Amino acid sequence: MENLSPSVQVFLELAKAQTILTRRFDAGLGGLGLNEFMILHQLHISTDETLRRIDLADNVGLTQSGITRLLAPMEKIGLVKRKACAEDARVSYVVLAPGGKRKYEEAVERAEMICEELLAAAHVENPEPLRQTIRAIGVARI
Amino acid sequence: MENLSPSVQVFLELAKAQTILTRRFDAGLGGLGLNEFMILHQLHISTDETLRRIDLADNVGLTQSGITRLLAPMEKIGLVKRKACAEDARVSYVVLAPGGKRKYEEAVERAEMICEELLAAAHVENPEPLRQTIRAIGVARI
DNA sequence: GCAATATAGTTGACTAATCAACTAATTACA
DNA sequence: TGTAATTAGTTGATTAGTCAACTATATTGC
Repeated sequence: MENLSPSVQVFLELAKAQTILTRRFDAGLGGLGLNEFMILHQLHISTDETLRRIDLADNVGLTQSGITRLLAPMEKIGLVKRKACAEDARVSYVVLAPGGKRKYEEAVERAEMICEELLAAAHVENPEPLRQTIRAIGVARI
Repeated sequence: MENLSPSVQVFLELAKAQTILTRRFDAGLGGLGLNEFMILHQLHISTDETLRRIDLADNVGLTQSGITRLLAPMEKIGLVKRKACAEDARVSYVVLAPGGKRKYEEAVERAEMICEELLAAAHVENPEPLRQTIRAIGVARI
């Protein structure tokens, strides 16, 4: 990759890696897409396993409309439920449903295996510094 | 993100960052998508600015059919051309067209700015170690 | 020299996700 | 208090990209 600054190169590498990883996860998570998994995870770690749609969007990095569209089928097959907000009628909460909890726990096992395997293959012994840097990039909206 | 190993967390952060970055690039590259930019870049750095479709797929991390579909409109608007291969009739080369070269050079400028800005906001002073690690992940197919 | 296998590429059917425009509810402030 | 601005969420139209199945050419091994 000549003629291109390391700054750009790092993002091209990132894009490539992510394209591959998304396919890998989509195929290996037992019928759950990577973004669906992230949604279930965000709900799992939330108090009351409940989140506003906009916070979900924010936490997984998708747009609000992406969230609406992703949640529709998940609601239909019983992974999440919808709950009204008493204080603010604009808000509709997303709640982790029992089916979603089960599916999440299954998927976590598979995800752990996939990730260990990938990091081992890439010879990454300690993922923590990598995580911190990528987190900083994901958080820094411009 | 409790209850989840750092190995999985790093990939979730990666997915989130990439979702955001893709939107940022798609919006800031002057009508060129991030994957289209990557294709032009791969052609730019190749000998004779020519690549087989399958090598392009490999280099940018997409599937062969994804490449076919991405190239179709790029061919139509004159960013790339198609060239037959004399030695192997199965192969059809992709060649960087003059229009693609121009567009690429424009896009590089914008990409440099976006990337510098993002890395600065994330307080990444030296992207090289990050690049190496991510490259390793992108290369390590399993 | 020819059947079996592998490789390059395309296509049909589908899913995921975007943007822009919209509704409806809430908040801010003159 | 009433109007303007903001916020939460959805929808129509569109694009990007997947997988599985297919065609056509090339390679391998008996």
